Amino acid sequence: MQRVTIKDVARLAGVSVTTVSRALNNAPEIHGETRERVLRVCREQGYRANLLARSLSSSRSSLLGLIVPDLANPFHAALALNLELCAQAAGYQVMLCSSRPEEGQLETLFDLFFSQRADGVLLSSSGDGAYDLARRWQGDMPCVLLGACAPEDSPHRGNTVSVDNYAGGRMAAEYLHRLGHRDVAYLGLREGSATHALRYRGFLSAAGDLGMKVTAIPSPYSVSTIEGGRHLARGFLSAPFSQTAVFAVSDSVALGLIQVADELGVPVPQRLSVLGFDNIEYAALPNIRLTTLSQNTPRLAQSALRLLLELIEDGDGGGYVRRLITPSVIERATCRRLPGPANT
Amino acid sequence: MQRVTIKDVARLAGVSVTTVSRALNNAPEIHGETRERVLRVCREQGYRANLLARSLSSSRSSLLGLIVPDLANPFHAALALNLELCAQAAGYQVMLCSSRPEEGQLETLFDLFFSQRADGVLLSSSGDGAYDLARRWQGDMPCVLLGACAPEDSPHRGNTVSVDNYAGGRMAAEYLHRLGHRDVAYLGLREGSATHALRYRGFLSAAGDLGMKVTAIPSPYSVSTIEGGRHLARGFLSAPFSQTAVFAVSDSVALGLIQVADELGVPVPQRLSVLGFDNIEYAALPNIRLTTLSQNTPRLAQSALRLLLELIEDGDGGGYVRRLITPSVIERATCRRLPGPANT
DNA sequence: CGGCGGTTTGCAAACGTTACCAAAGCGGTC
DNA sequence: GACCGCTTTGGTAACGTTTGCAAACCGCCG
Repeated sequence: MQRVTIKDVARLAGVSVTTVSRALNNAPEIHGETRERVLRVCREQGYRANLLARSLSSSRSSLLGLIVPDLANPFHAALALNLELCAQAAGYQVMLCSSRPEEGQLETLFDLFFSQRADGVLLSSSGDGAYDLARRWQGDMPCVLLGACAPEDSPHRGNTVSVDNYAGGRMAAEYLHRLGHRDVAYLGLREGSATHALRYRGFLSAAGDLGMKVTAIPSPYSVSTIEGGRHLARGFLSAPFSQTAVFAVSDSVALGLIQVADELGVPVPQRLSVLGFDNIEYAALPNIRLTTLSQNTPRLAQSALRLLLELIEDGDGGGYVRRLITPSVIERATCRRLPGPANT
Repeated sequence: MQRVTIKDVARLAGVSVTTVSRALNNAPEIHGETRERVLRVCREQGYRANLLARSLSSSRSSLLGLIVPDLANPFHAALALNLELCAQAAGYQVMLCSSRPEEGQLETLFDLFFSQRADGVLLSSSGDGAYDLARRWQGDMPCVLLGACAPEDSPHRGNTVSVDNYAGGRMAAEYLHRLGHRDVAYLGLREGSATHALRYRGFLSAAGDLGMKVTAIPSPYSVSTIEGGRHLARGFLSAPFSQTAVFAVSDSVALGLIQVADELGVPVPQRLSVLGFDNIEYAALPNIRLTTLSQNTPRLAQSALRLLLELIEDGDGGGYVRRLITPSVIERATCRRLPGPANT
């Protein structure tokens, strides 16, 4: 398994290693003929540059680290895919790892990426812990947080690209109000996550403005799995309730809710309208058709990547950047217009 | 962004770089005290070894390449997750990339992994193209194919771990026969994939032995998305049909079929039993409860990883290894026992 | 005190690139 | 024919590790 190196090529082409290197990186200061000859030898010998050596020498790896909390979650899978596409287009390769629930795994991954001299790291997570981590490593590698929001009372403002959760919350309330709903529930309130806090505050604020009644239902369960949503829904639906609509913090929760509603004989949307958040692929399926707020994954990915590349190439500009992507309501079949006075 | 290197540590600890290296790789030939001192300095200075340099020098990277065709596919996502877990337990890190539909992407990824001097590559794919590729690279990096089967007429036998598709096909036929079905369809026959060919042949063989009538429905669509399954199902269900059961090549196809059946008013399983293959997470959901054959992802992952590590550590033993994992029938709600003579 | 194993250390050469700087080649001008 | 500027090439020192080999140290025996 002896591999052909740049030296072999140089010898066979009758030039110096420097010249080979130049031919490979198509530097301007090389004679056309020489380049051709060198490249031909490369092809003949099946030469592949050793990225390890290249990175070590040039101190840039063209590698980006990407950490997602859970590969099985379709929203994150879609995000990863989009990021991979954008990165590749920009000449970077993505190392994808999932942080999974294990404590300390996030730290391990940062460590790994750093040791590998990744040019930058994208961290997708909704937890606040990610924030501290990103700050700690910020000085060593450019980091962009995806989808996370700074806790408002944090002194730290990290480079962040996320959906505008506050606006999303408001939009949800406004949408339900427009359909005539006046008594609604917010399903899956989470402690310790600024992302969710913002979403909730936006919802509450708009609902208040519009004179709607809001019941918040906190979740002790995971809010990113259908199973968690089912648990939550069982609690909510098994007692009598007055609400005509539910805003769920995620599509997963919404899907769980719909399933339980189905089992308990609560017709959706006739008795209860359901509005989700994320617009995961499964939400569009013909026998689900969940009305939801779309995060617009491609835009999110593109924006995050662009920011990261700026940081890498232009250096840390000192301040921090935060980009918000406005979500949009995707109307499908799980929200119903209530009869009554015309609502614009 | 000046990083602390092994030299800095050596200087600060008053020893040579060799000694630091030994302390870090806890070599046996080092004095306990010295090691402590060195490690303390490392901690104080926040030293992180440069994996690039380490790999370059030691010519092993502890990196494994993993290629999956599609991250959005839950089966592959689950597989990736399991592999990541196993690999990490064995001290390897996984670089996950999706080959996506693009032509040439597979080649690009192999190239990338090679350039990065990955210690080995895991390739998950059901297409035959993967086979040639694995063969071409086999000499340069240990490769294990996951889930793919050699085309039977290929002279090449690559290192492979896959579900026993032939046995799976047989089990499917036997299971349906046991429930009393005698007139069945095989939905989603694929050209150019040995995996699917084997599955089909197994099904056909057992069905033949048991005297069942089989109608094969070839698929011009993708067989790994629900959407593809829907297209296929529409073709099948819109004309009158005599079959009482369908064996779908994948859960995705089965899910698509069930949806269309629902839309067209064909009750499942009363009028039509549906049997899937893969046991993806969504198949278990309470309002789906798809009866299916399980690929047993964790076993698959573990087995593949063990094989790859053997190849890496003990070298290519000359011959090729093929491991088959027997699938198992997961009984849920979409297959019905037909009334009639008792069938064992 | 010389010598002898065994443990612990250090020197220096890899590993395969890139990058800086000097030098060679080559027309053309004065 | 010396000199100049431009293009093209090569030599060599990095980059941050590991590794083989030689040297230093240490306690002990004869």
